Amino acid sequence: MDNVNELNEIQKIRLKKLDELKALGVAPFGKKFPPSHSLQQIKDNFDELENQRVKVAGRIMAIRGHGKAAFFDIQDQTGRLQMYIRKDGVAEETFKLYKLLDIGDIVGIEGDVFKSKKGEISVAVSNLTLLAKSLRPLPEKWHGLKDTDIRYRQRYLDLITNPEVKQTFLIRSKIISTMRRYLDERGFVEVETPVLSPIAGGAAARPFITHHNALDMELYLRIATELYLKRLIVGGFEKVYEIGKDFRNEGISIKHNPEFTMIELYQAYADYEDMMKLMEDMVAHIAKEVLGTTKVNYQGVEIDLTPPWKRMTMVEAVKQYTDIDFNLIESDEEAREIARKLHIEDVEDQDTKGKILNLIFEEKVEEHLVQPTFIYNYPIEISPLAKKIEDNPNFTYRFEAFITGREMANAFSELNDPIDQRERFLQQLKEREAGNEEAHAFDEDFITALEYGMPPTGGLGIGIDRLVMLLTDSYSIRDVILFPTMRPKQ
RNA sequence: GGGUCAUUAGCUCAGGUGGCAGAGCACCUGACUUUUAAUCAGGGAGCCGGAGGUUCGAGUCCUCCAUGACCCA
Repeated sequence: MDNVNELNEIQKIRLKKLDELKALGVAPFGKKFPPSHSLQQIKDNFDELENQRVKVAGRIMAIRGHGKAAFFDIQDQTGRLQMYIRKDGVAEETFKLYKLLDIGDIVGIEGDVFKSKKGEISVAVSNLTLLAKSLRPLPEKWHGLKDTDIRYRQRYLDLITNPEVKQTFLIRSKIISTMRRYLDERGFVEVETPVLSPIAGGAAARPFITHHNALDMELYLRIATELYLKRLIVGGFEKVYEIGKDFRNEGISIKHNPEFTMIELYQAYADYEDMMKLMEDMVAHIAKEVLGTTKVNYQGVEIDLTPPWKRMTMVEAVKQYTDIDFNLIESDEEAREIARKLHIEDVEDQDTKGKILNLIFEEKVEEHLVQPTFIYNYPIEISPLAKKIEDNPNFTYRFEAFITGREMANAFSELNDPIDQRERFLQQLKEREAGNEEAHAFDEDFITALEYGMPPTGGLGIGIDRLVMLLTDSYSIRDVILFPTMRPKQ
């Protein structure tokens, strides 16, 4: 509060109340106050607690004054509960203190549990302690806070005011802890790999660049954890996973935030079919643990996560939704011709058959994949880290999982042939030189690791934010990220 | 990056075709000792996102800028 003149009327009044509190000998910002019960516990155990003395704490959310008595609601992490204070039920100073309370203040209360005339479980206040005076007015009680700008920038106000927002983030926490437990129980080891690294590899994306002063070198924020995790498979870890932030220097949309949370996991001696089974089983398990069902409603559509999920190759999927059979297409030229007839926009003259297949898939098929579907066997050109299919070397053992028309996961039988890996990286370098800023970076050190020998490995990456969106029926990724990336005001 | 819409009191929102800035909640004063969106009476609260322009006169029309939301790339 730098300049009193810039404060609005309400703020000035609250500052004045601070002085009045001090005059009463009340500290406006109190000390610790351990509650005996959460507010929900009092509601759940009313029969045992009736007429018992309890200590509760929370933020005042509503006050209904009646002259020499008042009802007011306080809110803690578990919910809200009504308090009742009467002038002749408390010390004189306590009632004076109550008179100086505002909506938003945080209080500790000692009192007896009872049920009001109208049947509301309440606490009759005997002692009242001010724990924190609130110097700014809260958003309105009935409509809550709607302005998205304020909701994202001052998320605490969103959390105080809109209970469903808090619920979403509680579910997010449960999803991640359930995932950890699922993997830990199956022998996976959680590891941490660098966020700052000299090469941003493992995905096709533009990185954020930063600078390390002492080493005087450029570093990149990671765009994936893939190449470090596979080094750990070389090192003898057989089941590893990492849950953490990746950073991609790309646009912001309803599905994209520049920093987002991924899980990547790798299992030695396994392949992508094992990853499909693990994915569908784990997601169904999480839904059941967290929501109690594998049938979830997303934006009005019921999504059935019960395994097994539908499986189609990319070629089959394109054939089903466009009637085009890529098995019958001979040349890159022919593929480009077909794409142009379908009005696919990004077709470039040097695009190969596999790239065209993927473009058509993205534009014509993805949106139809509403129920959980594994699309497998991806073109080699867009899959430089996946093992190629023995009898069909233009394709790789790679799949992506789609739900609600959105990519949820990406997985391969990992490429463990260092000679092939070098060629793939070289191909990516050519693309980069041709102007594709998202082409994979060449990572010599990773190839060195492969040269020591990496067992055949299945790897899987799942976008946690998108999974949380699905399971919390959230329309925008910003609704599942506590503090989404925003441009600073002014 | 392009398009559409939004920005008015602390919050949620009204303000035809340009003519004195509005409501509900919140806040303040008074009444009220079982209310619950408490009620009743009275009151205060505004850089109308910012900067230019048109006009006798702009919250309203025009241009640019800022921030956000959505759609497209």
